[in-house]
Parts: sequence; C-alpha cells; structure tokens
Amino acid sequence: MKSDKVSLSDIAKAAGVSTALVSYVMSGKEKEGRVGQEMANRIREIAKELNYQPNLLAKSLRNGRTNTIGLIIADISNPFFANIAREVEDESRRNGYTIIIGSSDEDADKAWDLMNVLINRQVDGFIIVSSENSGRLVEHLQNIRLPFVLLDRHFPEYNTDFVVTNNAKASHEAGSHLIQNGYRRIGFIAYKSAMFHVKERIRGYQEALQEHGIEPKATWLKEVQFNAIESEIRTAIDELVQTEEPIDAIIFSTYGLAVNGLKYLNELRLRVPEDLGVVSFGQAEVFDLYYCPISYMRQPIDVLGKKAVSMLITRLSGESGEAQHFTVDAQLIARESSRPKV
Amino acid sequence: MKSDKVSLSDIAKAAGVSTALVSYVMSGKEKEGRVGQEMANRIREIAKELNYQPNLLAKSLRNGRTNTIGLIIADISNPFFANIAREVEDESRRNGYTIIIGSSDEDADKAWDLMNVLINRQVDGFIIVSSENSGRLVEHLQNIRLPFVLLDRHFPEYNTDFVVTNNAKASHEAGSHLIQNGYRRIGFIAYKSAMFHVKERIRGYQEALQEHGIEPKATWLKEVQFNAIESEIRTAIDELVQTEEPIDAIIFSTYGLAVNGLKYLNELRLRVPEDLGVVSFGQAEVFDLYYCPISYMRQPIDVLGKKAVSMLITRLSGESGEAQHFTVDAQLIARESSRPKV
DNA sequence: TACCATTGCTTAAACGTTTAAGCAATGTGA
DNA sequence: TCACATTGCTTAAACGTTTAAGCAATGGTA
Repeated sequence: MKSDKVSLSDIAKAAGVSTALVSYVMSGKEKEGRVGQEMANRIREIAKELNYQPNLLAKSLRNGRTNTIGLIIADISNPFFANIAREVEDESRRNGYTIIIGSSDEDADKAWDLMNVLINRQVDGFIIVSSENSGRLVEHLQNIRLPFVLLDRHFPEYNTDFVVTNNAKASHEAGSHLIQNGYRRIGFIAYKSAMFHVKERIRGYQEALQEHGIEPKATWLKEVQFNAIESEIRTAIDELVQTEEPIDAIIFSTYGLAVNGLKYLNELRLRVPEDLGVVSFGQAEVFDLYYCPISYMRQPIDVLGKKAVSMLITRLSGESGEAQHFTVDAQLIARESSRPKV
Repeated sequence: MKSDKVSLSDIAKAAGVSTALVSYVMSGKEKEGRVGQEMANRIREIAKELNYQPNLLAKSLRNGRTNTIGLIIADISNPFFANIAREVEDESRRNGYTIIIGSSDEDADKAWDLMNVLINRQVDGFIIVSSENSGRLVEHLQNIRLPFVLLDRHFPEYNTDFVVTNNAKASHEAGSHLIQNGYRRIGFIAYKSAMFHVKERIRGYQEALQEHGIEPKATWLKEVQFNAIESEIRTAIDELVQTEEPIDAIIFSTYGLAVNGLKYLNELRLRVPEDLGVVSFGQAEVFDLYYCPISYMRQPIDVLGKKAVSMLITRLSGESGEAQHFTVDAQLIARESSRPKV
C-alpha cells in the first residue's frame, strides 16, 4: 500500500505523458485540455491503480482557493450553537468545503484573533455568529473583500449578507402566547447587550404586551451579564419575584439564561407553571429534563445552517450583487410550562 | 490598507535583497542563515510596515507540515463531546495548531470518509473519539504512519496512544456509592456496543455489586441501540421497573441515555430518588435542570482534552517511542438523586 | 493545392515558501 | 604570507499543482 506520495508526475511517468495532460484529466478538463478519449481513460486507470490523491495544498496555492470556510461561533458550549455548527459543517462538507471552527466565547478580541488566524489559513470565506463589538471585524472583512455571511445575529448598521431568525416576531409570539393563556405580569430576562438581536427580542416582547393592553413595566425587564450569569440571574429573578406584585410568567431570551434560571427556580421551590409560566428561546431536547416540559421558540437550526452555507457559497462562486438577507420564523412549541392558567 | 498579497519577494524587493534572506529572518533562522544584525532588523522593519503575513499554504507545501490536527468526534451533538472538542481546539490553538473537526455520528463509514477528507487536507495528525468498528481506521492510520491519539475511547487490541477515563473504576464507584446509600437492586443502562469503554463500565458496575455481596442479575443490565434510543430506552426502563422485584436505582452509562431516561421517568411519574436512585455518566450542567440534582461521574474534560493534544504534539515533533497511555479518574459528584435511602 | 481549423500532446511559468550550495570579502592563526 | 574559517549574502531547486502558449499532425474546405 503506497502512502500519500503519489503525485501527478508519478502518473505522468507511468503513462509516459506530461503532467499537464494528467492534470487536465484529473480535474475533469479533458475537453478544454483536448485530451484524447483513449489517453484519458488510460490516465484514469493508472491514477486509480496508484490510488492518486491530489495534494490540496498545491492546488490551493496554485489557484488561490482552499475550499475552506471559517466558522466563528459566539459560544460553542451552547448547544444551540453547537448544533448550528454541526449543521454548517455537514452542509459544507456536502458541497466540498471543509470548515474550521473557532469559538469566540462572546469575546470581541478573541473573535478578532480567530479571524486573523483563519485568514492566515486562507479560508475562502467566513460564516460568523458574531459577538458583541464585532463591528471592527465586519469592517475589516469588507475592506479586504473576503466574503462572509452573518448567522443568527447581524448588524443593521452594516450592509452585509445575513441569515437570521425573526427575533422580534418570535418574542412577540412568546409574549402573546403567555397572555392568551392568562398570564399578565410577564418578565423578560436577556443578556445585557447592545446587539441587535437582543434588542429585537425585547422589542417584540414589549410590543406584544402593549398590543394586549398591558404596559410592560421597566422592572419586568432584566439584563444580566454573560460573564456573571450565575450570580446576576439570581438577583434578577429575586427582583422579579420578591415584590408586592410579582410576575406570573417569564421569558428567557436564551438557552443559557433558561438553564440557569430554571435551576434557580428549583432552588426557590417555585413551581412551573403554577407559580410562574415559562417560555424560552434556545435549544430544545434538554428542556425536557425539567419536571414540566418547557415551551420554547424553536428556531429552525437546519434551515439557518444550510441557508448560510449556500449563501456563502454563491458568493464564493463570484456572485457580487446586493447584500442577501434571509429571515426565518421561529415556531412556538407550546408545552406544559405555559399552559393556560386556571 | 494592503490586503493579504504581501509576499517574501515584496519584502525582498523593498529591501533590495534576495527572498532567501527574508525567509531566514522571518522564520527566525537568522543564525543559521548567517544574516547580519543590521540587515535582519531592516527586514523586520519592512515586513512590519508592509504587514507581511506568511502564506501558510506555501509553507506547508514546502515543508510538508500543515500545523493542522484532524479531530474526529463520535457525536458532536453530545455536550460532553462538544466540550471536549472545545478544549482540544483551545489547547491546539495555544500551541499553534489549527484543528478541523468532523462528527462521525457514531457511524464507522462516516468516520472513515471523514478521515480520508482530513488526510487529503494533509492534517499532521489525528485526535479521535472513535465510534464502533473503527478498527479499520486505526489500522489504516498506523499503516500510513500518520500519528494519532485516541481520546475517551480506545481499543485494547491495538497498540496505540490513548487518553481515557478509568471507566471500570468510575462505574465501580457509582455502584458502590449507591449501595452504600442503601440501594440494592441497581439497574444499568448502556448503549448496545462492543466497544471497550462500554464493557468496562458494565464490568465495574457488576464487580461493585458482587463485592458488596449482591449478585447482579442479567435482567438489570439493559443495552439500547444508539439509533433507536427513544423507543428502546422506554422498553428498557419498563422492563426494569415493571416486575415483581423492580430495581431501586439506575446507572446511566451516558449523557444521552440519561436525558432520555430521565424524561421517561418523568412521564412514568416515578420520583427520583424516592422511587429510583440515579447516577449518571456524562455532562453536568444540564442535569441541574432536573427537579432533583442528578449525581454523576465527572470526567475531567479539560485534562482529557489537554493531555490528548500534548500527547499528539510530542508525537508530531518526532517522538517515536512506546505507545503512550494516560488514564484519568472520574470523580463522583454525589447529589440528591442518590441520597441515602430512608 | 493551399490554407485554416481541429486534435493531441508538451513546455514552462507560476503560486510563495525553504534551504542546500556557492561565492566573495574579510578575519585569523601559524 | 598562505591557508583556511567565518560572515553576509545570492542562486536555484523543490514542494505539487494549473494553464497559457506552442507545436506537429491530421482533416476539411475552397
């Protein structure tokens, strides 16, 4: 068993022809290389015999594309993102691309460094689930004209391709659902962030209340720091609950918030949904572990992932038109945690 | 702002010297290249000015190493593995390596294909969380002398580097712990698998019972198919519980089994730990969502990941001695789900 | 018959590095 | 003073591809 060492010139030698000819055949360009039928077959034969595997490095060096996509994820330990990553990876592979993942851990500097490492690795383009303050990153990529698609989170102030969920609408739906089921004083817990998707979720929630004639109190909205989630979510929930007019339902804007929040509700011995109705964003399967299945806004991970890949790939193949936007709706999965109040 | 286009020869031109000289300086070989101090500084200066970024492809093509590691994970949607992946990625990056991940989804064929894609990408080595029937893969890598480290799961019949948890011991501890807390009829649910780590976990469990004078009944051991987990786990639990001598505790050998199993226990309205004590393997955070915090065998993900990387990297730097083995102990995190029986 | 197009192939440069080998100038020791 | 070592640089080949350009033989058309 020969190892990886078989090159074009080995085949060429074996066939008694030039490497050019072999290259034309191996890259399916026998037409434009004007290679004879017979010879083409012979070369293919020999290549198979020698188990030829093209050297991708050489290919890339020569033609300037690596067929590699850089995927920068805000937080890979979040299963929602992990599953997005997986979807992106699968879909890319299906299209002949390899992806290199990096997690920025919601840190702009780390994202920046990651981007540079990946640029150095000559990725052809990026798919980015951006973190706070990633404007610089977006600008830089635009400057050097490296194609990229923003996934799940985008910046309205930049004109970029993106694939996102309609967050305002999702939040709106979550809120309306709770109201329809009899909840009135609905809290909302989000990460403290200036990012658009966060603001949108808050907006949707507030609008839903207003449309149903409920004035969303400022104290119902809690913003907790990503880095101090464990402590701050306790304070947040305490403040929502320990007041003369405690909330009767809560919307978690994120998987991580929900996990930590629900945990704390357990500690407080607050019952869902009797004491507190719950709807969450984020990833599903795990919410089933709660004694009471958690209602959530299901984001179509597969659609998001696949669309981002296909959008990027059309860019990579030279498309240079208008920025592409793709917005998909989340779907309310209503379960026990938000069942009608009795 | 110039883009990526600056090459050695641009610097060489600017400095009026040969590319060789620049190369020596840029790769820190001014000593062996016998480059003059003054010239070296001038070159560095110019390089910085032009914002030179070496072309990694060219480098790799020339010297045959890509500084890339292929990471093949059995199931990336499992948070335990996702976190391992993350650890591996971080540690690799810290050492100047980039990793390319692929999930084999516990499928030997997919793992094989992945391996080939990654070999084509000229990874310098592999870290592999292997799936069933990956013997062929191991053999092939040994044949072509591509370094690799098996992580979390290994094959005793092959002489390879590996980094694993002491599964028998962990299982033994889980069993003993339950027994000490008064449980007597302890079930064990594992994936149906011929893999060593699965067998080891079963062995540890059985030995623990025996050492405490309990004969582990064959009916207490349930093996469910990875692909049919949702249905088979129900049958398994039904059979464990609906008998004249139902079990009073259960060990889940895996994160996925635990999630699905606990879910079903909820449906059955079985109370943990009153009706059924529980200890699980797998990832932690999420078990907190259960109304009753789940005891688990904590595997030191960071240690596993870091050790695998360092083991591989020493191989990559030419070490060719004996196969390295590293075994780490899991730690019992005892919580409510296995509290002493009253 | 002369001309041109087509077919089947080869040559060679290029992508951006690394590095062995070589060359000239200077320094050193006997 | 000669021989040789050291210093500071250049040349050029190599890694494995791709592809424009060129060349010779054949076929078709006028």
